[in-house]
Amino acid sequence: MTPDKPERSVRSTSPAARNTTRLGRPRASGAAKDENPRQAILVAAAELFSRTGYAGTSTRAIAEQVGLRQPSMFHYFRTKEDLLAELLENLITPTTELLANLEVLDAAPAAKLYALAFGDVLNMASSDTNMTTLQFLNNARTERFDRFWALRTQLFDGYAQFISQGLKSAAFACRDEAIARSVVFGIADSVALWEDADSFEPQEISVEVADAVLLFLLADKGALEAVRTEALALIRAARKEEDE
Amino acid sequence: MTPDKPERSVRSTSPAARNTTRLGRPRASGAAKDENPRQAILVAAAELFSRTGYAGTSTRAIAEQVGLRQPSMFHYFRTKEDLLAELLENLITPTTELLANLEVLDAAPAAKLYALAFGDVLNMASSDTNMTTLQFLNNARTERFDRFWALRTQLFDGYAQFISQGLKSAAFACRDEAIARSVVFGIADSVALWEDADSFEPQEISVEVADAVLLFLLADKGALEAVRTEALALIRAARKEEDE
DNA sequence: ATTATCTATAGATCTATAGATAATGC
DNA sequence: ATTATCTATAGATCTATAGATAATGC
Repeated sequence: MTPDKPERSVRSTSPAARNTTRLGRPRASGAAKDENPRQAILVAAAELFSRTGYAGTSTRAIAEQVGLRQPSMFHYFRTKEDLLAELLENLITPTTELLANLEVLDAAPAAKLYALAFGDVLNMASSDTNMTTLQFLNNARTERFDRFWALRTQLFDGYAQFISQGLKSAAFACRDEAIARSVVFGIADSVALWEDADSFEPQEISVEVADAVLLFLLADKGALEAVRTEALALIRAARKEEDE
Repeated sequence: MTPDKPERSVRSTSPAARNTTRLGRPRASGAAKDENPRQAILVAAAELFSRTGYAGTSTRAIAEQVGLRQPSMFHYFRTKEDLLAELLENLITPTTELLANLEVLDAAPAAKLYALAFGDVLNMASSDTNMTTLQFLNNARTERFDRFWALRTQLFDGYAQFISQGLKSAAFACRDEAIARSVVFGIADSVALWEDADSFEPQEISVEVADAVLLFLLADKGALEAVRTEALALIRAARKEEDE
């Protein structure tokens, strides 16, 4: 079985087999690649990593999914590890930006926490790959991942800060703050474990999960609706902040 | 660098190098193995899989962790895939057994749901490895995993059943039952995403997470304490059921 | 000169099988 | 005869580099 070669007319072994329509550039005709091979590689890698795992995905599989030969991938990424690191950073960045915008807004901690959880979940649920669980691999512990882990810590600290403020103002109540932090962070990320996330609207999922976070913490559970309304307004405000 | 050979005196290349103290059996002196190599292999594999991923863990790494040479592992497991399948089944089985016991007990659905979530979390939090996220790999989609997936479906259906009963009796309230099911299942499994689970007592984690599940669903949030008390009694009853 | 691709390949794995060896239990 | 281990190895990968080739842009 001969491999499915992208055409590269000049080097073709049989000159008779040459394609008469000479292409301007020796570019493979991969479906997903189009104008930006680098981006296409990221997309393909995200999908393959999340389905088959990091070590279980070969650079060959990634390259060929975008219509390139295996070594050509290394023109865009120095190593396979670089690919994973960049994907993890891309996944978390929108949420850390949301956090930064929320921090400077003037609002109740409960609303800020709701907004953060909502945005976090929305970001994950809107992606059609599921990279979240890959961050726990030992593969993601080398120096190349320092930047990612710094972002991740920032995010955790953001959750912790809003929780702490809510406890101080007595809007929240819990038995043990340290555990509550992990419960909240865990619930927010739990969409990563859904097998049927595509069956629902990302917006709907985000509301439900953010509701769950707040119901866990609110001293007065009846305040949920008001908090949610305030939070969704905050999200819009944070988006505006971003545009400037 | 010569490999760290377990002694196997007779086949030793240099007879002069022979150990004078002949061992009764040609058994390697691996630390973890002791009396039950099969069990030791399972433990080692669970730890390595959860740290480095399935494809990222070699059969050599597993075998040598228990003091065996790589091919000796295949005396106990026909394939590497068999190892993963058995680990996943072992992880989920105690929880499906709890479910079966809860189903026949006479109690409020809220208490049964609490008990199920509590036991589920306790089971995961008590294990010192984290296999939960591995089930989502494509590796775990072959026929060998049918039994595991049947158990997993059983468990999801158990959660669904208790939720449905609670809604019928108006103990629970939610906007959309299908989403609520996934939220609940996700929260229960979310301990798999904790990076600092060892910092807390498994019992404490389980209470907090089961609380979060019930706070999400209860129509009257004030009923939580009573539900928790009833649930912990149920767990004891279910354990008794099991002993018979 | 730079960018994007390819073929070829070095060198390092990795899983599983074959077949030898030794101890144990009948 | 069965069980548990080993060494050796086949055959299939896998990542990354080297070096050729062609188009583009100065």
